This record gives sequence, C-alpha cells and structure tokens, in this order.
Amino acid sequence: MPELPEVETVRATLEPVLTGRTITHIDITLPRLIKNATVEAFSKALSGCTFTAVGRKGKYLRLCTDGSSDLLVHLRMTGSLIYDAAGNNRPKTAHIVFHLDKGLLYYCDVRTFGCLWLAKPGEKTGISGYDDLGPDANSSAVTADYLREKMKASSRTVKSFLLDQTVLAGLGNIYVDEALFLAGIRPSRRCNHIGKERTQRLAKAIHTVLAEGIEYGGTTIRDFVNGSGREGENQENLAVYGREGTPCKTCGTLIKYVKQGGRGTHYCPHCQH
DNA sequence: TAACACCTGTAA
DNA sequence: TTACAGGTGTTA
Repeated sequence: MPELPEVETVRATLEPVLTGRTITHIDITLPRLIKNATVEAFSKALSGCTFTAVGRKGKYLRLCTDGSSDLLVHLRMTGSLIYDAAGNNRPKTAHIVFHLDKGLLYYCDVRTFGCLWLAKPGEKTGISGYDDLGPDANSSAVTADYLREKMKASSRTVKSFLLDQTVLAGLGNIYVDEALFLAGIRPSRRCNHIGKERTQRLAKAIHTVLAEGIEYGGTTIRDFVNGSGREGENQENLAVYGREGTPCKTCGTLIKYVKQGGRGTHYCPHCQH
C-alpha cells in the first residue's frame, strides 16, 4: 500500500492528534505483528508513555514517546494507523488497539504483513532495514549527482535500483513507474547505460512525483487511508501506473504492462527509452 | 536475479 | 479457479 507520500500523509495526519496523548493500555490480538518484543514487554514499555512527535524515515513511521522506547511501524502492503477520537469505531481489521487518555489508535492490516517494533531513542536502533535506509527520496540529498555516482557503478535495471531502499528510501512500485515515465526512461534500462542528462531528468522526476503525491494526500488504489481513515486523491494524477491498455497522456500510444523483477511494471513504449 | 514466502481480498 | 495487489526478507 504505502510509499513515501502515503506514509508522510499518515504522519502528517497523526502528529497533531497524537502529540500529548498518553497510552493507558494496549490490546493485542495478533502478537506476531510485533517483531522485537513479547506482547508483555511491548505493553510494559509503552503503557504510561506520552507521544511527543510522529516522524518518518522512508516508509517507516516513528511514534516518539517520552519513555524508554519509541514505537516504530512499517505498514507494508495493507497496514494503516488510524486515530479515533471518539473511540467507538473499531475497524474489523484492527489487530492492535492503543487505548489513550483520549481516544483510540488502531493498527489495522488486512494482509497482516505489517511490522511493529520497540525502538530505543537515537539514530541506530539495531533494526535491520531501518538502520540501512538511504536518504529520503524526496530530500535534498537526492540530487542528480548522487544518483549519477551510484548509477555509473551499477548494471542493475533502473527500476530495481530505484526500489532499493538502501539507495534511496521511500520509492515503491507506483512512484517508480511514475518517475520513470516523467523522466522518459524505460524501467528495464540498465543504470550504467543512462547518461548525465537523463539522470538529471530522473532526479527531478522523483522529486516531482513525490511532491505531487504528498500534495494530493497519497494514492488510494484499494486500501490506503490516512491517520483519519480518509483516502488519498493522487490516483487521479497517475500517468502510467494501473493505466495499461489506455492511451498515454502525452502521445496516445497504449500503456504497456510487463512483469519485471516480479513487479507489475507500466510504461509508455513511445515516450520511454 | 528470480522465485518464494508471508496473508487476505477481489477481480478476471 | 487463478492471478494479482502501494513490500521486503530469505532462499535457490
């Protein structure tokens, strides 16, 4: 479900309502979602803690507390975190319920791929995947020069390169396909065969599609909702993702769908080379 | 680098 | 009935 713009939308909707709220107790009906603590340790570490901020790194949410541990969350495919001020609207798929001094925070997940961890405050958490993240894909660290250095040395396809969270954090299947369309680059192209000018276009395209995704509150194809339970609007703006068989918005050629590296991949055979 | 695994729901 | 889905970690 969620890539950087979706996770950022969740962060932005949760931070104002969660900051200052205190966890009284936690109901856990699916313990395996908690990856680095027992149910008992998890509940004990967080109960009584007050949320101080909601952060994001790549596709990870970090709910900071005034206690000895922060709560780290990855939504994977279908996870969602929803704040319910009235506390009377528990979704069927809520597997973990944080009871707060005012309202409830639900962790919901249809496919139950999501992950929750206790994280010690500070940069390094010991959680692999999180500690290894590259710079945020929408940050100023992701420049044409940064990409160029990495791409020159890589014979991978540009799609698999951009999906690698250790290279840059936050891109997923939708925004990679969209960025490559904007940059006019085929997903199957090898990184080291892409020149300087096209790399510049790619860097710019990544920032453009992510900024637009955030501006429109994320992309809802099926499941995505923000921290208030509302869907995004960015699906209206997609140029290629999910548009296979329909005309390219630029040239009218039909958008193609192929499997690449196990992922559904969408591109315009006329505009992208 | 590709297949498979983790799961459930929906659409073809 | 089968294929597929905003992700990622492990295995051949």
